[in-house]
Amino acid sequence: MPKVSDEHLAARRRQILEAAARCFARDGFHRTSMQDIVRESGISAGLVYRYFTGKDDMITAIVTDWHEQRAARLAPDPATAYLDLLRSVGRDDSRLGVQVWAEALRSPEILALVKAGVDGPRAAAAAVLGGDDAMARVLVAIYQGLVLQTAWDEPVDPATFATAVKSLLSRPAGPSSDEEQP
Amino acid sequence: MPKVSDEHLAARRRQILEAAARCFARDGFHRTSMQDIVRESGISAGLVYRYFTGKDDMITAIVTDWHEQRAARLAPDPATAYLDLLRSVGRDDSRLGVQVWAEALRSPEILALVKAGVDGPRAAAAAVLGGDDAMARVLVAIYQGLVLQTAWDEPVDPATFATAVKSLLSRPAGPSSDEEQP
Amino acid sequence: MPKVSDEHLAARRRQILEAAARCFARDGFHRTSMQDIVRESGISAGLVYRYFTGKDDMITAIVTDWHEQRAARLAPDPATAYLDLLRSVGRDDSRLGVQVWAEALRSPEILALVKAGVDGPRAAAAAVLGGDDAMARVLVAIYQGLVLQTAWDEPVDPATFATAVKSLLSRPAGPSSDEEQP
Amino acid sequence: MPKVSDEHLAARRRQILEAAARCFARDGFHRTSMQDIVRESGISAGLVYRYFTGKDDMITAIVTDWHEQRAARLAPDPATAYLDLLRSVGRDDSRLGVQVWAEALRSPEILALVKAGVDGPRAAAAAVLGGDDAMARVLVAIYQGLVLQTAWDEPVDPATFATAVKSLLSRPAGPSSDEEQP
DNA sequence: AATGAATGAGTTTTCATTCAT
DNA sequence: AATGAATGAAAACTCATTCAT
Repeated sequence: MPKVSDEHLAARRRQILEAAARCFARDGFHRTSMQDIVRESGISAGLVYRYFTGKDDMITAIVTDWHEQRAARLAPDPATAYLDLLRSVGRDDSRLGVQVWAEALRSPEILALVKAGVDGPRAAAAAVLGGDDAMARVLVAIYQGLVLQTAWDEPVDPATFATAVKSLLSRPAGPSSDEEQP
Repeated sequence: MPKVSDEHLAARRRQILEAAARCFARDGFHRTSMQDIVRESGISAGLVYRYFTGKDDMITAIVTDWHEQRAARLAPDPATAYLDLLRSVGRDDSRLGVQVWAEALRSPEILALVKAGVDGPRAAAAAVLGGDDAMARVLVAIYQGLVLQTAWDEPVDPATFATAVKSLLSRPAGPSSDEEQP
Repeated sequence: MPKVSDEHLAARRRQILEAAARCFARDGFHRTSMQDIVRESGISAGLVYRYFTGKDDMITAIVTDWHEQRAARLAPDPATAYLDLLRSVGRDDSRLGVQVWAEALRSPEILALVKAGVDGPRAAAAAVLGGDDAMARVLVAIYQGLVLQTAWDEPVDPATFATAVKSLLSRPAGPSSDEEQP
Repeated sequence: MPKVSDEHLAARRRQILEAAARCFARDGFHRTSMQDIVRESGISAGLVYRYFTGKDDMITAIVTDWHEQRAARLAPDPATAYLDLLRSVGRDDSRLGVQVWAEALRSPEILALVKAGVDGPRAAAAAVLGGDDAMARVLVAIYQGLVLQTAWDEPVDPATFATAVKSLLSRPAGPSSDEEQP
């Protein structure tokens, strides 16, 4: 097949990436062999390497694509966006996400990608919160924890979780009392 | 050949486990070879297998030990314990923790361990919160997110983070307004 | 699709062969991939296989062509031809030559080609030397050694080398003394 | 098997190297797979890599060992040594040698080794020849050419060849005539 | 109890070659 | 005639695990 259309190329790329993402979410990066991806994608080993230089490259591509898509979804209104984000957390994405977190500890490139994906939202949150960076980090942490619990198949309902978060955030920011809650 | 004292056995075991934990925190489970652990521990390959049936067994042992130690530290007063826990989050432990999270997706046994490690504290929190399980999950999520951010070498200061959490929690639980904060 | 002129075919063939020879001289046969030749020649992979059945075929073609060209150059006067041949030894040709020598050990076909390329000149030399076949082999060996040393980028000057050979050969063939020179 | 004797280690090493040399002489470096060497040596793949970092390392070791052995044999009397060297040329060594020559074009390390193996003898020859470096190169070339012809299974008899060389060298070094011999 | 030499299945990756267009 | 996407069989190399000593 000589010089194939760009759509074809893009479709192939997607085909590989989606197969890989399925494998990664299911088995993790390191328990997924290239052969697994080859099988799952239905594409020959040789061809996979025309699209990606190796497994790391595929991880990078998945993370990049994923952040692009989320950025597109996250845009409109910062006020409701956060709770919507919490509500949108799903199992498969979360599983993949947790794998990526671990991988970020090994790969500076992936770490940079995930940090970049988080920095934007956090800065936006900090702005809304009047520059309270620490509180912005707490919001991010809540999201991350939800992702983790979802990945683990905990009986978390994102909607219920989001409601709890909402009630927490909507309390009047009164004078901080010394009474601590566990 | 001569049987050896229980102290000796326990010390050997600890020697291996500590070496393994160092390797795992540094390189992740799958990038750590048994040879790495053998080198780091100074114990021969053959002997390692008399203490553990394999790498997975070592991971399990590390997670178990870790949770036991944390449980011991976490015991006394639930009210201050949570914020103290946040303040105690450290980089190396966090790195290991994130690796374990990912591994839990693969191994039901490890998943059970980490869930068990989290269930106790969450139930305690829920009790203090008057049975608000969703809010207890939010508290757990905050802790998990902090661990993740710490593992990533984000410029998070656990103490500052804890203070932000404290201020959030100590707001009077007024009538939930509709105003959402991002 | 339209048949093409013989000149076109020959030019294509030459284009491929010259690219291949450059690659082979630079990297050796086995470190040169077909993709390298495709890149270097600017001709598509598929088309290369319409001119040659494979890599081995290209090696054979190169060796054949090379010997034909040398035979053309070597023709006229046997007396001066040998020293001229020595003087004409060049680095790139030598590198390719040494690769071919090694390949001849694997491929009977190539071995036959290189032997054939050497047999003619050796027979001619033997004739001039009054049938002294062993001495003819020595002359051939001298040439081969020069090629090797040139391929290795040794500081050999073919002209100086040729002069030394000339002085050696022009000694009167006196009664063989027992005195050996190392 | 814990901590095995040095003799055992050396024997293993030799076992691998000899198997490899056989393969290389027969098939060339690049047509010899590690699997071939594993099979031929009767040693497992993993163990081979405890002795050598890869194929290149084995080539280097073979060349080094070979030069050491030849140096040991070449020592005594420079006057007769050269002709003895010619007479000692054998087929298998020659085949291996030609492969090494080709490999030297690719690997600076191997090139350095073969050059070093030739420089000593050539310098010695030049000394005997009153500093005539070009003539020393000619003597080296004669040897190299004989090796090549032997590797090719040409009907060369080293002894006859050596005799021809002897007669050539033992001619009185008369005033160089202009008469060229082919 | 302790060693570390030895195994071999499994991994990633390359590359000559084919063939639909 | 010409293209280059696609294949899949090797290749080099690693590593958890075993077992003779």
